[in-house]
Amino acid sequence: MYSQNPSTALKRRGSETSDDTKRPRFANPATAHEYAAPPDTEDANDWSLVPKNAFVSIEQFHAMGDGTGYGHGGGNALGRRDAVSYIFGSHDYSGLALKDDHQSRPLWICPETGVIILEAFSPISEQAQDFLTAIGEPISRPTHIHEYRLTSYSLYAAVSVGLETENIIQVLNRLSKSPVPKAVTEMIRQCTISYGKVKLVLKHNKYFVESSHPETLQRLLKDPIIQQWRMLDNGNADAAGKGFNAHRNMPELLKPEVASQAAPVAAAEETSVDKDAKGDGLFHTVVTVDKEVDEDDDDDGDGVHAFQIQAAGVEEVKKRCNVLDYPMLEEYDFRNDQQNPNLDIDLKPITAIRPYQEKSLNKMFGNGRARSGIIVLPCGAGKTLVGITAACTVKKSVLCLCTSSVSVMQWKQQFLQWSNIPERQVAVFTSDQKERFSGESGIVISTYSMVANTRKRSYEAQKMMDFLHSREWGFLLLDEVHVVPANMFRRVVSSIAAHAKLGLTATLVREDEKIDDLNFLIGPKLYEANWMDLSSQGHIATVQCAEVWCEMTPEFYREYLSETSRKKMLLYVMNPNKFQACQYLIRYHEQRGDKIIVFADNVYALQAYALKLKVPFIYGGTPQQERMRILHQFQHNPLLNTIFLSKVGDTSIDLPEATCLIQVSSHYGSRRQEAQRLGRILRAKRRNDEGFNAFFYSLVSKDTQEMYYSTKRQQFLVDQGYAFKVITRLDGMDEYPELVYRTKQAQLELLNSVLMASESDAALGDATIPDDDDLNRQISQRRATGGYSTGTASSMSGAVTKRTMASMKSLSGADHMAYTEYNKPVGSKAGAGEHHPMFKKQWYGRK
DNA sequence: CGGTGTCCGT
DNA sequence: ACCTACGGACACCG
Repeated sequence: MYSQNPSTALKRRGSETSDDTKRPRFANPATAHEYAAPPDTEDANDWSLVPKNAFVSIEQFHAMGDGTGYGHGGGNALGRRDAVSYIFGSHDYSGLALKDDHQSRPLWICPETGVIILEAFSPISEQAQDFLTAIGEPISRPTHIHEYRLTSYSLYAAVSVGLETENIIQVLNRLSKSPVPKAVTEMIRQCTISYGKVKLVLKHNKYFVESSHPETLQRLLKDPIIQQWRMLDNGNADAAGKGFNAHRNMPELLKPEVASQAAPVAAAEETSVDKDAKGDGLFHTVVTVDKEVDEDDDDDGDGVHAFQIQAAGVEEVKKRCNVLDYPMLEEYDFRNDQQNPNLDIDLKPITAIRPYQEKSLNKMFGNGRARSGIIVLPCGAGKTLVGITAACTVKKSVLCLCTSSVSVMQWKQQFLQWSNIPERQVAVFTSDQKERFSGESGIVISTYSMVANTRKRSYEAQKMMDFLHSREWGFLLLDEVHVVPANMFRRVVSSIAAHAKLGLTATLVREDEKIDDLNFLIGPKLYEANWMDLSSQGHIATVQCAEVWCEMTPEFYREYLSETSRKKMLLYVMNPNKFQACQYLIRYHEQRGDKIIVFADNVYALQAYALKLKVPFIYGGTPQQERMRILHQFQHNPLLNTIFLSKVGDTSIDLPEATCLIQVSSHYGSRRQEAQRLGRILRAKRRNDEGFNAFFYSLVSKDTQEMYYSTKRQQFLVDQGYAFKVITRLDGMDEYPELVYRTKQAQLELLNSVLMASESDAALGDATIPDDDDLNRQISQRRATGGYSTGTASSMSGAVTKRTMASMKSLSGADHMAYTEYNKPVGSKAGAGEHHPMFKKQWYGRK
């Protein structure tokens, strides 16, 4: 189960051992002595934790980037906070008994919290990582030290992919430097012993709770909530449940071409583990687990018992079972399902599956059935192909749900591209396209809002919905599964009768608390890729991340301190120094031959930046045709290397490849947005060029709320092992010839227009509402001056209307009247001092 | 048909 | 608790 590519393992080890042997345990030797505070500080946001050499100039930043990846082997990879030290806090564990050979064992287990710490530089860390991701939740995985936590859900997932209680404890014990604490083994026992005993089975459009342990069912039925959903009108539930589990051949997992590399699972993995873990024998117990799973199924021979529950109660019963510590496994024995017609679908022979895709699929189909659950892969790592391969394995009707109609079309296109499914069997169901597949089985691709919609439906839509509800689906494929816990979207899970569910996402995070609901809505997390590993293996690009600190100009900062929070935002986004930094970075990277995407969440700022810097932009109001034109130019025209995007770029738009990304404004502390944006540069084709790096910048106005949000936003990526450099100086910016807002006068005019805009909703609205003409004009202007190719100039130019003039005026801030008015220090209680005491207390103070 | 506006969702 | 930006579904209009 823990196969690794031996060559990559060797390569990595080779690059790290040389300096790792001398490395102090929890700190990078290059930086450890430079910590301004001892590393056991509890406050993770404390800025004193930033190693001093993390403050770099742009030149240093690029010098570091060249040739050395961050993830592995690089010497400067410490992030903003030491990911591990804060966990130990003020505790002292030096009294823990160490095993004699502790140096060769890579794990520490905290006896109080159960947090597991892995030395990622250990020679067996790859296998240990695989084991830990199977049994625990990764908390953070920076370069040298990884952190995991055991939860009931993660242990549930471990059982559902075939691990067993005693194996888990045994392996953990072998890997640990000190004996596994009793509390931890007890937790593992308690959480795993009952798992897998209860199954949820769909048959003839009816749901059964099934178990080979009658006493367990009795116990569940004593629960009032479960009782409430029980259907009493079936006398032969037991018979129905039986027979469904009849066969268990060693599965021929994927199609032959794939299977030749991949399956049979156990065989392939045993050999690679043997190669990999030479002699240390740590993993033999785990490796044999797959065989034991089969024995486990022999329970079925004792007779399966079941009771039926109402379809409407499925979600609640599943949730309740989790609370009662009897989580229900959902498995689909698709090979022996005679009720639902097969779908004739196979991968095309030329379709190649990458090792990690295969690995994730093995978790899903490991015992010959389809387990419901979630697979987490970074953007650009081929999630779609994983979904399609799964569909080709199940070979039953598929319902595939996406967040937008653009991705609906993409999924359809990919199904046709990778598999041999004929087009007439792939039906698209959106507001403007309502198809049905021909034949008795097929694929329907739709959107969440289409299927979750509870309002009045159009006639065609209602007919289609009736069809979707009337039949059993073999496979429910949920793209961007992190949206499913939302109140409306989660309905689809219970309203669609599906045997197996697979959720795909790159970022299994939400800023609310609903993410855990996926455990009973869909199933456990079956697989989560390590971004750093994928990038070191060349599957996704290596990214250098940097946060650029831009001083607020005194004038902007004075207003900032006195304004209400909504206006504050505009002020720190429009900070002239940030403006200049953005301009500088664009030019810097255009000269390097990069393709640059600039994200600005705020539409006013987006337009102001794009118009000032004469770069095309796309936002919600940009018509579809226009979007396509700009994106096409960006992709193919060597003279257009930068575009500005609003939030539209976060989802749904099929962005061309970029190699550099700059954020000027973002949505508060959204980790998902940050990760999704970074994902936009992971596909870069040049990623395999020697020493190639993609770049990801966040421009942050110093001493503002942005600093706080920025730290929050980065958390997901930091947990994935990305290190953020802080850049405080952009060399040579002052000599930059066409720097915008260089004079005080220009800056004050900008300030004035910002204050105007934020003062009147009308002004904001005016700027927000359509400026397509502005855009057209910008593009055609630049074309006319030789900026872009002239191919489609006529089609892109638009008339300059009065309305355009008005909004241009509001953007340019040329209204002198307003300027004198707002420039008075109205209500400014605090000076423009750089570190106002209130401010410091609010954003830097410890709690 | 294609554009526009409303409503509701994330 | 509230805000922004945005997308999708659907009804209506010319």
